[in-house]
Amino acid sequence: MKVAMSFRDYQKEQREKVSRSLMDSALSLAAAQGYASLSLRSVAREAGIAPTSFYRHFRDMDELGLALAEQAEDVLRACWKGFFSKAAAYSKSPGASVDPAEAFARLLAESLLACVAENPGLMQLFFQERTGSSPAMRRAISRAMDGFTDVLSGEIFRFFATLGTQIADPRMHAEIVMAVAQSACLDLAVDPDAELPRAVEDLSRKLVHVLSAAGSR
Amino acid sequence: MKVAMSFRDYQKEQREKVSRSLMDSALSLAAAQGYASLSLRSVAREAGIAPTSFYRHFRDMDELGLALAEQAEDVLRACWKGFFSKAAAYSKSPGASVDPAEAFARLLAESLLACVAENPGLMQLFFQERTGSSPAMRRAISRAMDGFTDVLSGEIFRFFATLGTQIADPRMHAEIVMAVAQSACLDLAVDPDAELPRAVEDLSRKLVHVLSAAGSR
DNA sequence: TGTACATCAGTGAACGCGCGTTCACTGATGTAC
DNA sequence: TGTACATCAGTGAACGCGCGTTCACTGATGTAC
Repeated sequence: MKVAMSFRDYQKEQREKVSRSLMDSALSLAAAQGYASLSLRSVAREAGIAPTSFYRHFRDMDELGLALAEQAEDVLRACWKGFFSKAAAYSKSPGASVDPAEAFARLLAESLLACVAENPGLMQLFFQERTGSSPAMRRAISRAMDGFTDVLSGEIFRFFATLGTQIADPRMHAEIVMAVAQSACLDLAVDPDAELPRAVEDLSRKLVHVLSAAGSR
Repeated sequence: MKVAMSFRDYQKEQREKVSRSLMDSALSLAAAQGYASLSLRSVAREAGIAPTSFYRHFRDMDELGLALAEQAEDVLRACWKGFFSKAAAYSKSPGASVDPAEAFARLLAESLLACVAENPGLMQLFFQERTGSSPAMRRAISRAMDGFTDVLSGEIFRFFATLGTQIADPRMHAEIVMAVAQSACLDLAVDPDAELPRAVEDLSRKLVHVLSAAGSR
């Protein structure tokens, strides 16, 4: 049974809708003309509110940017989580015919690029602005990336250890993987004609290379 | 003996000086606040000329941007050239005690990062705007990067072939190297506290990993 | 030698525009008594 | 039940500012005759 909302709850809900609409508008404008050249007024216009109403939701554009970075982090975290559980499932009962490094690489490429294909604007923002013009945003994204790299290096170590291979420097492997993956993500996000399966295939092969090197030393 | 210049030659020289000063100003402003948020007026101001004089040198900011991309390409080409000749010298008389892949990787890391340390603004612009907001700039930089990747893959093939190792897919190796190198370049260019020797060491190790994998398969 | 004209980088005034921000206000609802 | 006050997202007018661009002009020099 649906309980009638109080006005305050309704108001809160509406507020959230408008906030999200502002974030979506910023995202779609940023995809077209770049994050750095967004203006408060253009975002408000796109979201269908008066410029002055913007301030009811964010102190300024920088705060909105940080909210977007956070959203990107959440999306990526969910993507990682899916990948990790698939990798764990595989390492418990490895397919006989597939090279472990290959399975790991393919799962990673698929998870990550699927996430990019679903949230191109958000992912482009995340990877692009890691070295972009807003210091606050750079810091936030770098911190997030560091976290992901940590987690990934742990996962790499665990995965290959389970399969009997000790990896000497998983952190370095993780960093290489992140660099290659980031490049693939940006290419996919930026190019409107890029094909997902092709991108997955390409990234997959590269990660196999990086990770088999891991196994073979 | 110095021949007295005609006024026209002198005028041409001055013109070039101002053009270069505009490019330098754009670069230093872009380093501080991002390329996308440059304005014609701020660049002219920084260069010490009236806003209207800008038009004597470039049609608009986009044209200036392309000139900067071209300059970056030239600088990088020179850097590549230095690296290639050192690599060729090594492959003719390899040091007995050093792993060839390691020598190759170290030379590459040193050349590239030295170039970044010397031209941080230019290199940041180049790598950052490959996926930035100006389509014209994106195209120009992507084309240049493709060229570098081609040349690098040829070089990788040749280097290891000379030393008796056939590499099946040098293009893929080159792409991985470029991705990892780009990430290192951006980190170095963006972070004012980064230390060059440390960055060289780190990139070097990663490239060794990528390239030994090359040799070992 | 003088005169008229061409070349060309640089300039200051002026234009209309979009920007971020402030302010006092509205109008719907809740709350205290 | 009525009344006075609080809360809060949204608003329109207004501000001063920096922007890109246009225009007609300057002033130093070269060139033709």
